[in-house]
Amino acid sequence: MTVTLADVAARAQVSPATVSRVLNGNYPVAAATRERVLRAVDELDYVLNGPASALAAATSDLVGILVNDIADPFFGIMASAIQNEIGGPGGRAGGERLAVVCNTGGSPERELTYLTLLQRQRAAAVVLTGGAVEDAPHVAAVAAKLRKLAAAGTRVVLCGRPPAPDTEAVALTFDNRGGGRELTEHLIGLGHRRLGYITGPKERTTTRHRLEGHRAALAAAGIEEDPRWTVHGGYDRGAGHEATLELLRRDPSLTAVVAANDSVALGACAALRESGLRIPEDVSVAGFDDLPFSIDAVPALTTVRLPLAEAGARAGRIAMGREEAPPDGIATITGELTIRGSSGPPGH
Amino acid sequence: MTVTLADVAARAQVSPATVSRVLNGNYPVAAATRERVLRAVDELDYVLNGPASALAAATSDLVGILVNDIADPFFGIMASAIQNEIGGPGGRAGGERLAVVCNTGGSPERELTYLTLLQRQRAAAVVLTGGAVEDAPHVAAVAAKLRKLAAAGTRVVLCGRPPAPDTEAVALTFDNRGGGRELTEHLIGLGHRRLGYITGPKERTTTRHRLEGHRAALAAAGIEEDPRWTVHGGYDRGAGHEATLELLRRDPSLTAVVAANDSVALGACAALRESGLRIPEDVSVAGFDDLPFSIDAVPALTTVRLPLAEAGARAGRIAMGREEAPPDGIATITGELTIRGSSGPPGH
DNA sequence: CCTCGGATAGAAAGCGCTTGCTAGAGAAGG
DNA sequence: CCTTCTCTAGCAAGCGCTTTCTATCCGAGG
Repeated sequence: MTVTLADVAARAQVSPATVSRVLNGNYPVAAATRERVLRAVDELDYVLNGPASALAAATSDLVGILVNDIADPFFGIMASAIQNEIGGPGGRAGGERLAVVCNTGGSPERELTYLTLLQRQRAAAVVLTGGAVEDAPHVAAVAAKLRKLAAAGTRVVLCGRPPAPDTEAVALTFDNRGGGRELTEHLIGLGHRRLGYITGPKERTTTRHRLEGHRAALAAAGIEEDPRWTVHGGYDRGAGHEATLELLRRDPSLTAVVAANDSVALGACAALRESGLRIPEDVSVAGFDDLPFSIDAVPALTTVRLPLAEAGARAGRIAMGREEAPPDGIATITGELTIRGSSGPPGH
Repeated sequence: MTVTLADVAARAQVSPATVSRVLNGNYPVAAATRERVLRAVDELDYVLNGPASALAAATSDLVGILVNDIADPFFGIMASAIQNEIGGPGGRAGGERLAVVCNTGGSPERELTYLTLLQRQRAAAVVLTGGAVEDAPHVAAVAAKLRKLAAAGTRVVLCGRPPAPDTEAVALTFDNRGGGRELTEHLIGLGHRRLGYITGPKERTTTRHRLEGHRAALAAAGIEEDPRWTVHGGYDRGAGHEATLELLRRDPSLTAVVAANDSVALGACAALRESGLRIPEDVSVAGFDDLPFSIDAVPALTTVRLPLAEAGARAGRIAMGREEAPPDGIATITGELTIRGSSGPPGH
């Protein structure tokens, strides 16, 4: 039926051990023998049995990448960069590793299940991207899993996610708080005093940090925040659209809307326009992330640029052991305030 | 070190065979015994060894999803839908399958390598998404691989990709030609006679089909196409931006620009605006796919809506054998012309 | 009371590959 | 010319799980 190592060995007139060694290239094999084996492999069209190999060697070449939403370019861009460094086919690295992107949909259960699945596959490494859910039991459960994975020799890297305490996981964290603060400071600097804020999904670290940054900026400027100015939403444009309508209903005198991310900001722009408001003359809008489409919005979006691809690449290299982990296993990556047309002085 | 089936068996005072049966649930086990085993599993925190299981059972629960560009929502949306049906954690289906998204970057070699990797892992199913490269040797190589995969029991489904001849692969194809034609007919109907076209990457089926549809519409309307009106590009906004500038340079009298997809269209809009042209008063723009951000463009993009999520879901179900394949293994999925603000009558 | 059949559980033979150890063959050294 | 290495290649023992075949235990039927 299927061709096995033994078949190749028979054809090349060598032992299975030799074939294995030729294929793995980690043991001296005479050139002539190697040649013969390779020819046999080719002639028989042999394909290694991954599971058998993984079982015998007690390692696999699977690398897991967990993302919250695969349809969101925020994750797509990171995943792409990670995968590139992981050394999948054509990637920068040599080995042929299978990078598997797992879509958790932001659900804690799915996240946990995927981690178990990866543990089951004896994954070589796991990269968790994006914000984490803050529910205490879940945080503990994830930490426990990560510890187990690490114990089994799986390298764990967090990319754009806060550190996991009591864990060997390396963390590359985005400075969401700082970015949020800068953004709002910029708006305040333009003269805004009444700013609406649309958050991401509740219970997410990213959501909380960006909001905290926003509030820190307000506090620093001595602006007292009105509770009506904050609306909880999600990370998609629809959420931004609805939330903006709600904000306008609550306080039509707002002169700026800060969104949890660019997609939300886009939805906000749409809602504002539908309401007959001009951007930025009547209301300024700001996003976060600087995804590719943000520059094409009209007006172009003021936002905080996050080096998604760079962070992903670095995470990938660390996961493969090709780059040293940052001191203490934690590195903070800062965003860059990017001012464009969607923000301007209020009320003119 | 790691807990094995045997450990669990010892703890539960049964044979390894019984534990395996409890875990797989495909053989009668007395309730009391099952109970005992489950408790042992829990107490020892046992995690099945995937490779060992796959080796012994000669099957795995891996499902591969090949995409051309994971950072592009076009693929993200499909992948997400597929994964949901595949029955990954939390998905609709029961089993816990590991859906792995592989990013080929549009490269034929990577595509082939990933297929080999999946074959190596004895994947349960493989879904290939998006347009294919048309290079003859590569098409043959892929077909050969797909045949081999099918022979090994792997179900193969193509989603948004033309059928692979001489293959058992089920194909859900998008009617790119028809969509392209409708779109251009719409523009011609508005009165446009000089239409620029920005293609996707060369040698891709999607690129060719959309362009063919466009030309068919021109021909049907008796419009003779000027070679200068076609610029070859890519699928990202940058390509659209550049290509549009080039189109304007070649023939400033164009009254409409048809783009290979929405991202390209967005880039085109930006370029037009920079050139001081209004949309749609001076130049109409049309995209393709109707990605989420297209409705938020200003003006909102006229495009062809492709039911990405639906198609993905269906592909996923077929891959899992939960839905019957279409007759002859081929189904054509049509897009829906979606007219919005970016297209209007020329020259007013 | 004995036999037979249905339900459960166990024994054991692999699944295809890796790798520690051993063996043979020349090359080099004494 | 024999011993001692250095190279290569083979042997064989698993890796941890699944599954066929067999054994055992009971209650039912004769």
